[in-house]
Amino acid sequence: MDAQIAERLNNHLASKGLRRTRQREVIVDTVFSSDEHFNAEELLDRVRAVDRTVSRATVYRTLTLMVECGLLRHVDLGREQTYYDPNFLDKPQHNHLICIDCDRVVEFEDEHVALLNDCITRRLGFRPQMQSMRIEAHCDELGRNGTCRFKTERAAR
Amino acid sequence: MDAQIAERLNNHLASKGLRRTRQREVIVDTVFSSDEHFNAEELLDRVRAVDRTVSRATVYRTLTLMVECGLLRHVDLGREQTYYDPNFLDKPQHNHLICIDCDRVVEFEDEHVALLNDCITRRLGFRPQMQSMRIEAHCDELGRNGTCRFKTERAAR
DNA sequence: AAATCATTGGAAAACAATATCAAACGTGAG
DNA sequence: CTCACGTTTGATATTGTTTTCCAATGATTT
Repeated sequence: MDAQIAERLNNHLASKGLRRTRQREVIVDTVFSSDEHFNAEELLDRVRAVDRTVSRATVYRTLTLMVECGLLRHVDLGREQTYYDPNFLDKPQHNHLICIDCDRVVEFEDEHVALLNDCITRRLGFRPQMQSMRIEAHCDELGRNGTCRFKTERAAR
Repeated sequence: MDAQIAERLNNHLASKGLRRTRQREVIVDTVFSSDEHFNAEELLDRVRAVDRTVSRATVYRTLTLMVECGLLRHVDLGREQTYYDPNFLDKPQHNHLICIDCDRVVEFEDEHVALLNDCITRRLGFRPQMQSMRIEAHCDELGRNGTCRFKTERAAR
């Protein structure tokens, strides 16, 4: 487990009087073994491939902990389940474009989004914290193949 | 029912070979009797205050129809149920700021958001369709009163 | 070793949303 | 008007996600 991740996790557990356990370590390691977005059930499958005894409840509980301590973020992909984004630690902020035609998710960086966010937030009398911009757009390649469905891409800058 | 709304609904029903029914009219009227965001269960309550025989299934089915024909939009308020926004027909595009402290939702208009959206979308090689910017921010008036919870405000321009 | 408290897995519950289906309804043809 | 047909409905069952419950287990402190 990456040192920065371990530290953040440890701090959070300590501050709440919680313990480091084998299950929590397996789950955190599994989360960061990929940078794809995922939902709880997908993660459960991945975790169980490593340790089949880990329960569904523990996965859900650990996800909550990870969001609390900033190791994960919810990401709005316009689907009904809750999706998580493990791919933002130590990286510039990114946002997501979702293709209406093929469901691809493209991560993109654009510094103007954050600037605009701060400007609008202050104008409305609030203190900036976080923004997310979700773009829905067409690639006009309807059903071009089955494999891009739900796949994430990262845009070159 | 507003003429523009009726026309759009009729066109959609006709194009799918569907019928205008008492239930669908009650539901559509109820949706537009307020400009608040709502979820399906809240709408069901409001509809049943008018006509207690309307079923949950019909409400869900009619919401789907209304989204299909552009009378409603999903809105991402960061809650787990699906929320709908009835407040965008014939109006400039707006986006939402959600207060982390008191859960208020502030609708705001800003023309730069749409410009930025188009610019980013084209840069990534997609054809623009729709964008939503969700801002989460602090009002620093934690729990200042119970009444602002989940209430929507509209920002002056 | 005992007391205390966190943690776990599994089952059950809660919840939103969808699917199923027989009965009721509306429409157009005759 | 009546019939035949397809649509619509409400009720219920079902699905799928997420949360809660609980007794058993495990870790830590004294």
